[in-house]
Amino acid sequence: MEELEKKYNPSIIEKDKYNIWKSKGYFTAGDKSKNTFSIVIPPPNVTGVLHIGHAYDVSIQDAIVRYKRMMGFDTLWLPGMDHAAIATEAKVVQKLKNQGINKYELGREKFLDACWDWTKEHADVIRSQWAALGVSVDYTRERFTLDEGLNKAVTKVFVEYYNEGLIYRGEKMINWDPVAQTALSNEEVVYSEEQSAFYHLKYKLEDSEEFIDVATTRPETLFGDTAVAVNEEDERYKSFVGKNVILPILNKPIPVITDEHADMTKGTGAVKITPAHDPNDFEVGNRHNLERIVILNDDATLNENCSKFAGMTREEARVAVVKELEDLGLLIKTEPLTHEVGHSERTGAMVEPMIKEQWFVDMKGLSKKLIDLQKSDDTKVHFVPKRFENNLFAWMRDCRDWCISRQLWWGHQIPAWYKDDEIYVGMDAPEGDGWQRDNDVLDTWFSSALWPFSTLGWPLQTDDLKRYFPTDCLVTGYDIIFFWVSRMMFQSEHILGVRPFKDCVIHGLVRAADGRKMSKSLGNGIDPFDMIEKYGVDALRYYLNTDCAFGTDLRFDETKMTSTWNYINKIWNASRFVLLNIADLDELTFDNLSEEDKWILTKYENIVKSSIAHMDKYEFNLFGSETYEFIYDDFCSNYIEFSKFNSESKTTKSVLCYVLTGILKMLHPFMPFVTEEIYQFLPIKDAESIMISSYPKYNKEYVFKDAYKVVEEKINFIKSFRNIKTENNIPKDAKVLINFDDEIIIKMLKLSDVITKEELNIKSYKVESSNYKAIIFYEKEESQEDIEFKEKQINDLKASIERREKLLSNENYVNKAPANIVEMDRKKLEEEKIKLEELKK
RNA sequence: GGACGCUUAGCUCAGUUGGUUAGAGCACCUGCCUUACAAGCAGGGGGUCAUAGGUUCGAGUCCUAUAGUGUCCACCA
Repeated sequence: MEELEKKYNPSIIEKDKYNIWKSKGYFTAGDKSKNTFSIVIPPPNVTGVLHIGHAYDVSIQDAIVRYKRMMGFDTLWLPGMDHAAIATEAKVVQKLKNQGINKYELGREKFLDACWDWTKEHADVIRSQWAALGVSVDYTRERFTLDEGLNKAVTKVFVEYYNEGLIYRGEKMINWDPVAQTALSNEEVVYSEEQSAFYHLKYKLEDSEEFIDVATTRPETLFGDTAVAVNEEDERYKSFVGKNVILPILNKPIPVITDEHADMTKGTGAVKITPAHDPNDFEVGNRHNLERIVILNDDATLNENCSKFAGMTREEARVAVVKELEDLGLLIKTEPLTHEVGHSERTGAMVEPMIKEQWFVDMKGLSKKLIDLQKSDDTKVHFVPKRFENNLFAWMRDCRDWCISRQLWWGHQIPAWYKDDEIYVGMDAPEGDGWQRDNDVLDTWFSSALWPFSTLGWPLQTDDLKRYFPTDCLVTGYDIIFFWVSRMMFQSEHILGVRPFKDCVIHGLVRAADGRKMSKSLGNGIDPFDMIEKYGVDALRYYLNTDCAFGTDLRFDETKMTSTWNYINKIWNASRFVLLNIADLDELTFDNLSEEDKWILTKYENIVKSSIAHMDKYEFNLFGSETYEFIYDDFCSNYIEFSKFNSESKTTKSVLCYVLTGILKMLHPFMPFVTEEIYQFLPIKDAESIMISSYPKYNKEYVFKDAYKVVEEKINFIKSFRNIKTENNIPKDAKVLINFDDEIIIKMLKLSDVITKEELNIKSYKVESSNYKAIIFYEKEESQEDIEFKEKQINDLKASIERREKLLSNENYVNKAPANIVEMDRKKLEEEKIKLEELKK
């Protein structure tokens, strides 16, 4: 017989298994005799390679999926990738730029070719990384957000929404990315703190030397000012209201108006109004019918409305304008200021509020429906942990209309055509000449919002759609609840009338060891594939899945990779021992079970039961700690040791085989490779691969409460005995007198010496439980340390006895606490009293 | 400004509906090469569970307040 290697060597055992599983079709769903379980992968962007966050995300899903498959479900895990409109386009633009090629010179068609090349290259890398991670996705159903089918879905949704009035085109103030030169949604803007300044400018009253001190952080936008606003209540400026002030540099009169936006407590209470370049000012401008003067080009340089500053970048212009104002004596003072500045999530460019004509989704009705559906168990998405539902609610309650058009090329082109003043929106181009298609594409999240059903074939009523939708679960990080989860929810609920998934498992971020976010610039990132190379993918997966409860951030700690490797090595070696001993086992038999057999079976069945409960509730960390304790302490440290004294028994061999098989199966969702490797060596197995074997079932027949208690006592006795020996530095060969003939205890403690009566008058140490008693004979001088230790023990015991006596004399406690708890306290008290007497001797 | 977390052993974290003397891994101390495993085995030390109140027979767990810390959202002339 082939044997397992002496040491667990992940790089050898991980080889080939994935390809075998895949080629055997284990990943492919479709067994109609079973109930379904379906889950779609959060499609990774084709912008790059997978990082530790992806590894975390897919490890969780693979554990769920493998578990469900073993539980007998027709399990579909649908894979795919996201074209990631702006993210990919930014990367391709950069790549071309490095080659000296400009996107606009290249032209749309050739640029898209470059994007497709990029996509194919990265998709291959991602697939090979999935393989390394062992994810059991159904490749026969793999999708890409720009697939023809998904394209149809996107177009259909757009057209339907348009016809329902849920999508509209309008001129509004949006976030503009001047590098990518596209509109962004609010969610694509990230804020970061920046050092800046608060500039106090003199806006002089017309024909007067009086002035208003206007404080601004953006002096360069003054060319677009069309008013100065003050609060109606503000005494300081009452005399100015209705008059004009002179806009510096341009020397143009603009009115002083009153508006609620001007806050008397902020700045100087007077605020310059630039309706074309500030969201609040835009509102003010609307209220007062102010002119909107656009002063920026699309690349955020100043335009012809800015006199001699035209052509400068924002940053250059700020310096130059301030200098000019200073020269003109119109700069009162400059105060340093740190404030939050919005940047484009993908290009990093400082976002510029601009008025542009864009497409929007009207969010009011959609968000209301989502909130309503969350009220009932049957229609809601169950968040795990629950608290993330609140985040979603908060966002949905006051979310603004969603800007979905992007001035990009890589993506789903908007199905709108224009001719003169006419707009046509439809699945195909309109008849007739002269129609010009909208050049813009959709926000990448518009297509990923349809992912749970577009991937299953919608709008066609495919078998897959009927069978696997709504999906059962979605796993993702809390950072994209707003981007994605919420949008999948309202899209699915509006279009198909149902939630897209029943459960939504939210995990946290993988942080660096120092607790900070992993980032390239900090150089504190961890490459999951480095970890796999060093410790094996099973160790990585197990660590990520069981380290912490979902929803909290995980601080990556490489020492935990080591300890996980140690754990797997332990399982490996225990398996090796079992396999060597059960090689000749041809069938399982449970005749004449010993107390120890009954004990481990009882423990095992309870673990099976509780593992199922934890897995069903996504409590992987609890699953991890319970199985760890069982495998390490109960199975390895105790049962395997016991079995060594009984190695010829077919029953014991059967128990070893039965329990080991169950252990492998329970761990398989987390450690697919090593469990498969060992499973293949089992003399008796129920499937050709552990992947398609069935998860252990709780078997009440093997629960033996009495035998369990007996063996627990033995183990505790053994432990106490060892403790006494070590604490007192008693040599191995000290003589021991015992009142029992339990073979297991005698062998575990190696108690073979005979005591003669003459020796009985030397110093002794007593170890005692209700059924077992041992007296260890060993003469030794009591050191100061020994005496102190004994004193401490006595004091601890006294305190504990006192506490319990007080408790038990409390009538309220005795009457109200559950009987078993009270009983246990009584028993403990008795034991403690006996022990105290012993110690006092 | 609003919301949501977190604070438990030296470090990283568990701790389910309130119920034994609060657990694990790593680190630390002592003793062992006991033929599955020295990346191991056996044993041990280490915590007034952030603070202050409250509810309860009983609180790490529930409630209130405070402090520290983190994240998200909004605002930021």
